Amino acid sequence: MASLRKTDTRVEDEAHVETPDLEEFIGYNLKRAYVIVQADFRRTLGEDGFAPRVFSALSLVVQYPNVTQSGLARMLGIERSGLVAIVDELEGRGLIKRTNVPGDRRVQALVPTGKGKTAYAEARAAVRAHEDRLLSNLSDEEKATLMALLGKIRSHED
Amino acid sequence: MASLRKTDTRVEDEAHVETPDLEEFIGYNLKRAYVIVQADFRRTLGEDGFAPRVFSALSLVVQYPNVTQSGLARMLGIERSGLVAIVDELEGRGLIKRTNVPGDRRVQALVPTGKGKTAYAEARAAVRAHEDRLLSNLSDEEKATLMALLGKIRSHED
DNA sequence: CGGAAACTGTTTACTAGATTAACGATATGG
DNA sequence: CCATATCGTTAATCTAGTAAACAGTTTCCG
Repeated sequence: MASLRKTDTRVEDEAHVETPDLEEFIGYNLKRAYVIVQADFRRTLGEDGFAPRVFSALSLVVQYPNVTQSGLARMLGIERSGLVAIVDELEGRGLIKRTNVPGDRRVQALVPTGKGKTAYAEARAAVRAHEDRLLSNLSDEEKATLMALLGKIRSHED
Repeated sequence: MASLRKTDTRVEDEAHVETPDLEEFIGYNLKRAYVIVQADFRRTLGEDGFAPRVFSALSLVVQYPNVTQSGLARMLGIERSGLVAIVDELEGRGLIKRTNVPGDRRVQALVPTGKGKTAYAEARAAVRAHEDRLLSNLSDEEKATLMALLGKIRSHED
């Protein structure tokens, strides 16, 4: 450790050395980018708009009506215990409802209400506007490339 | 709103319609990708390894010795109140120390200890190994492209 | 059959990360 | 000099998420 020290003490006060390591890590850049997008999402959808995860849940219920809570949790990559509050909120707002399934008395199938479908269509438009505006400095091709690369990372899901 | 309805009711029970909307949103993909990378980071660095944000803070202190707590918070994009716990942890582990600055008695300049520099070098190697392994299905060029695209999103910082 | 194992939705307790507001100490700029 | 701003810190609060346990139900299979 404290071997022949040469003139290394000099280095200690050089303000900063070479390129910042941190910026070279994908994880760090991913997080910083995500924080920006997420903040803009919330800002755009406003005070009592959907939180990102609630929007995601509603989206999946609209697209996969009769999805099970467990199934939905699996799709979202969260625990089913964590989904309860989200479903509660959506049902409380009258946008989806829990319905029991004839064959299996354990499960609650989730179905969007008419109001829910309408609300989703509006929210989806708002989210698209938010992304279009925020990412206007990316070309369509760049967006597609980004999606593809994120997809490669997501291939590690499960 | 409830104008001439045509045969639209038919559509309601089609199991699922077209491609899932959710997957088309950059924000959603960004989040899912980030969760994967973050989880692998923690798994790789182990039980009492650094949390991502602690690693980030240590990285910046090593690279910008004598950085101020406010300055560090600004670089990390978090509130300075939130940084206190991080700095406490790093100081508690003996990896950095708070030093007072001659000119200004308000500020605490952060300086890495020898132990801190060593620990950082090791952690950095571990993080690089984690990213190399997790992202081994991306070519170097793809990684560079991804960084550039994330950088475009990050251009909205501040 | 019948019992063990597995699954479903839920509650409760907990953790991590982060923000806001306030504070005392200190600096700085009219 | 005094008003204003800045620094690190604490305390209260919020959100997102996990883990463990549970009662009810279903499935598996010997």
